[in-house]
Amino acid sequence: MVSDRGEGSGPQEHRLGYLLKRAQTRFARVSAEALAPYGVDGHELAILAVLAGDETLSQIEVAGRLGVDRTTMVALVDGLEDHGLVVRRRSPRDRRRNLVELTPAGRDCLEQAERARRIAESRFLAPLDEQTAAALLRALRTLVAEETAQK
Amino acid sequence: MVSDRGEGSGPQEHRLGYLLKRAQTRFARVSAEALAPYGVDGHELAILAVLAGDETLSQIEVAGRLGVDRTTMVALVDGLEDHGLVVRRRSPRDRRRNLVELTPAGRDCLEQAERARRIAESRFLAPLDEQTAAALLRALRTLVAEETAQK
DNA sequence: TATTGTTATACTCTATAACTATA
DNA sequence: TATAGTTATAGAGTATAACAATA
Repeated sequence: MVSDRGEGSGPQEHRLGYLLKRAQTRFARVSAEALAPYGVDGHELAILAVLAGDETLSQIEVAGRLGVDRTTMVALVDGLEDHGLVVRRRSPRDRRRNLVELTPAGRDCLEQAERARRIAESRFLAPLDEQTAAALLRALRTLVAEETAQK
Repeated sequence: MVSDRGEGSGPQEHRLGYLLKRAQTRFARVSAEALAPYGVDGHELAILAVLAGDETLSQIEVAGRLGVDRTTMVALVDGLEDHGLVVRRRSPRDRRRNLVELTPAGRDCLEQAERARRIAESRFLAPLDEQTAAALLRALRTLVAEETAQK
């Protein structure tokens, strides 16, 4: 595991892998705490956000937009449906497809949880000044975009 | 999972959690590929690097410096020992402690793998100009330091 | 034949508890 | 009583293959 330590800065802080892992782990915890009151985690919230768009999407379309595969999608939608945040409906035009739609409760949840997420994010980034935070996000976007570009 | 997608940029690229996860996952893959020829992974290489310092360290001391807990440490040292890169030796002064030391092979491996790691890191950061890459590392260091500061 | 949703399985990581030997 | 090392176990997360229904 990557435990917290009482010691000062470790000797690994020049390693990109170490820094990315730590930052990711820590933000995941902060984010989970912020979203817990709303009964969703980051993955589920991202799904709700995608579903809030104009088009009605099938499971595999949602999966595609989030970079999640369809087998993982099943359990995620199961959870959201169990909590009454989305409903599944067979597409009349292609009966292989499950259309996924937000319920009113899902829309409420999305609004509140999104606000919580934004607050958690700014709080996490608070130790950075505004330009630095923006530069961080821009740099990460560039690196992540590079990934898809190479495919 | 977080699969690669053929599509252009997804709708999630404004989310810090998404960006950190992606960046971390992608760098982990790049790093693993770069280190594979040397028979170590990132964790193991970090241990070798720590052991290259002046003091002779026990398992728990190594674990402390890397932010890994002692139960995880056992298997990591097992692996390194199996590959002949380190040796364990009981501390004569406190027979509870296992001192871990680099073998000559371990020192060789460290040198070569460290070089590969540095190259992989610069290659990963290549899409960023130098200042941006430096700013990214600085920002991550700040955020990660914040974590230990709060403990 | 290919695609969508689904299930099952396996494999990696990590977290926790408990045991031993030493102090 | 506490600490270092170890082992075992359980829980996430994820990757893969295979199946049924549909195209």
